[in-house]
Amino acid sequence: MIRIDLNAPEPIGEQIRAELRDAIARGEVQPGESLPTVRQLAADLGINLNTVARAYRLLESEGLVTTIRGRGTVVRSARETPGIAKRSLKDRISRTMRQVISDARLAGLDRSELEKLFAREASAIWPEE
Amino acid sequence: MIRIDLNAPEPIGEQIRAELRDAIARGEVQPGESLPTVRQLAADLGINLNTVARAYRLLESEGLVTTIRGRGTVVRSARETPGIAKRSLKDRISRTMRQVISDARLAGLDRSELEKLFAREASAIWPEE
DNA sequence: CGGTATTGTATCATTGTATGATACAAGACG
DNA sequence: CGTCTTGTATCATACAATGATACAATACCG
Repeated sequence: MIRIDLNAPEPIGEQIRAELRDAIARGEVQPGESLPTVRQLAADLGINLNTVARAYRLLESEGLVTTIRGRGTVVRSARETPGIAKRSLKDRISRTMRQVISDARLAGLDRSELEKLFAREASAIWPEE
Repeated sequence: MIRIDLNAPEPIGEQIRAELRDAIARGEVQPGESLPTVRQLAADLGINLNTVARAYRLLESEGLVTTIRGRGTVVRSARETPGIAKRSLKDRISRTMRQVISDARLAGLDRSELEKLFAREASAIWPEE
């Protein structure tokens, strides 16, 4: 379902969270569908079940999923998830965007390459437009 | 010179590194110019000098600056900094871009808002185009 | 119902990373 | 030289991340 990199500097719990957020935003898992069980995903990734469980709880605290013990973890529908503090969130997004662009520049990408990359990923998120 | 957030989840050392990378990419510090001394920047930010020194060493290992004890830390010129492993770097950039877009979508931004944000930040990095 | 399998949770231990306090070393400069 | 400025090394500490294990709630089946 997702892939993580055990050697990356980012903690694997954060990687799981980010990947699942992304999968949900893309609609790869639809509202109402279940995520894998913590044991299942942990086994797939070769890590501890608690690490997965913690990632699921973070997603729940963001309002993206609902977890019930014994049943599992289910993706919530979009309109059930009210936007949080939009102001600071937008600041955070700006900062991350700024830095990924800097990174790209330093890595030697030119502007048109990056624009293509951006357009491709944006289309994956907003396929209708 | 830069600003950091002591309460953010990202380690302050990483914040310093990211902010300085960004400042260098934007040309806010030109090649040949010095960064603040580790003591100076540490005092400005109210943190330990070692944390700054470690960030400087990371930048040096990326090839962005040159450090000489007793003299200071100087920004290298762009053509002195050969691109590293471009393949995996581009993958990393793609992944980060993908996730910042997902975040934005989940935060309730629409596509045109994000495109404007992207265009604005990209223009700050490639002002000539 | 009652038992058992399935699912998430809580607790505790361990490991590694980030940060800081302090002492050291190399270059600059008079 | 001497000493000031600059980065570096070493060591200690705090905290975060991960994992091992035991627990609790729900589902399911006889």
